[in-house]
Amino acid sequence: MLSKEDIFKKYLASKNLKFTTERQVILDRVFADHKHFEADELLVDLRLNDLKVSKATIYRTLALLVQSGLLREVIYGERHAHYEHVYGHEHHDHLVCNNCDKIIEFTEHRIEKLQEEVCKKYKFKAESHRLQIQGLCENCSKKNNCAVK
Amino acid sequence: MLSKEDIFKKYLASKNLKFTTERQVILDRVFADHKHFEADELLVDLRLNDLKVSKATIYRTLALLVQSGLLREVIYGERHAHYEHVYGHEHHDHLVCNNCDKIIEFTEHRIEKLQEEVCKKYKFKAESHRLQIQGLCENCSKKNNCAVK
DNA sequence: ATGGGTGCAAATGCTTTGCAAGTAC
DNA sequence: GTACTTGCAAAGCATTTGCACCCAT
Repeated sequence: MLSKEDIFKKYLASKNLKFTTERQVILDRVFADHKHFEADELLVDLRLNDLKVSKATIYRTLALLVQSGLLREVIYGERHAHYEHVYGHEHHDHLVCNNCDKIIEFTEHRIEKLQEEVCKKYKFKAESHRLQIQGLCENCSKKNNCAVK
Repeated sequence: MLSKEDIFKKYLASKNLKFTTERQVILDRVFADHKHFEADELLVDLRLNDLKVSKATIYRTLALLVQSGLLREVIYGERHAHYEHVYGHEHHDHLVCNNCDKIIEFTEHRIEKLQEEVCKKYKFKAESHRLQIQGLCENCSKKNNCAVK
């Protein structure tokens, strides 16, 4: 199986784009330990590691990583994007806590099956999907029973 | 059953807010015929009907309508919000065409059931959920078989 | 060498906010 | 009368873009 670096290089080459130091740095950092992150968090993270890449390049590179299929962009009802790994992760969906912003991932194949049925019914050719359930996680719902948030 | 106007008035009263002419106008227009719309479309629509409400008031009122439970805010992967009716509509999910932006609504109770199971498993207290499937609608996938988009 | 890449700062687009004047209750 | 509201214009925020200089191939 191709490494994420190979996949990225291949994608770039196919578009006549170059594998620059900045793109390397971002790729490494993105897959170093983040699971979910925002563009700005990545910027801070790079700074903390003494890596300097401009905000513009971060946005430009994240777009390329999404196009290459290594990342996925998700918007959790806010106005800014979150990114998450596709490479090395089974497709999953999210439970998003409205109180503490915790994100729980889950996989439920039976839901995916039903989605396929729905698509067939509407002759719709699915390319991707996302399911988010908003609410309170276990911890926060306990807290909310006793006191007002 | 309460009318949408009653629901809105009740909500406003509960928060010590007033039922102004502008709020009335927006409420009427929103439920006149739109299903999915964006703040800006509503503004244009009001103008076309010789109703004048400022952009600021539109945003402020839409937020109130969401809080009162009459509308739902959805972000389809873009960075701006779409609104849709909750009042008078069964909960449904969406197929979103990446080519022509057509939105198909569907309801699938078996998916909702499985979502409940997932929540139970994670002791998560769901407040709302949304499922979107992106891809190509029947028409657009036909076109794409013959020609490049 | 050269076409793509980078950082910077300015621009964009949607949404929110401060403020002075108006209005529902 | 007194909060709450409105419209306007300015501010905010995340993201994008124009441009002059830089670098991977």
